[in-house]
Amino acid sequence: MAVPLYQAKAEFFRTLGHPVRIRVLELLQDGPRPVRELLAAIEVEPSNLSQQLAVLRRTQLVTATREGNTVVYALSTPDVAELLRAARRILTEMISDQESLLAELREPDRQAHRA
Amino acid sequence: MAVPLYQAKAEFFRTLGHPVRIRVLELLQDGPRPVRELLAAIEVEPSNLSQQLAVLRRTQLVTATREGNTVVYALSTPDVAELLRAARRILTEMISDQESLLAELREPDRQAHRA
DNA sequence: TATGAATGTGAAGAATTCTTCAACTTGCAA
DNA sequence: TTGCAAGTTGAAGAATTCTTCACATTCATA
Repeated sequence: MAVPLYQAKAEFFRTLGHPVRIRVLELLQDGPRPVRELLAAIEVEPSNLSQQLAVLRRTQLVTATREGNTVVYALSTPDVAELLRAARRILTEMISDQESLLAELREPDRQAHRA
Repeated sequence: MAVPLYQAKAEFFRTLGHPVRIRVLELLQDGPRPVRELLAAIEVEPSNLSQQLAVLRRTQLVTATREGNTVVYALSTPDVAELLRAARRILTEMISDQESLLAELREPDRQAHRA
């Protein structure tokens, strides 16, 4: 409640800041998935995955529904998928920027193309 | 180089996952700022701010330029600002969703409005 | 109802990240 | 030069987060 917005934001990003959690969210972008499938795709111990899923549940990024013997996870809102797409786009750009910078440093003045 | 993309992403988000760093990035959204101003706005010890700025520099999110006696920081690409805007939008939505859910739980069945 | 498969949980040590302190640079100006 | 203001840095203890282990739940079915 009294949590300042910038702190809420920081917490939100920290939640995204774990490889397993990122992969889970990305898998869920294509629709709900049972734990079993996540487990098959992610290569991590079951209890570890459970811990990470618990984090995602606590922060409301995903929802879990029991269906008989299995538990199905889903993104709690499509906004999450949107943010991930934005992040991917930006990361890709940043990385390719770095790469072309590197390339330029390696072979300097080869058909220079600056702004 | 051999770092899997999902790990790069996780690192990226972790970098954003700190209140001081978030505030710095938000202040820089409106243009370059000398450390002095950041310090005035953020309320944190100089050495702590420096540490966080160092993190942002290492991950290439910002650039620093010395101008005589002061050091001026800037976002290294407008993409960062874009991501922050996306995040703000999403967070705001998620929070308001939670709030209306809460409201509904508090006064149930008062003019129900579901999909 | 006894079993087993699918998941989840609390706890503890390992690993990371934060904060703070003291000391160090850089540039300017007395 | 000397001194001071503006920032930065390395190091270390504090705090947080991860991973893993042992054990618990929940369902379905034999």
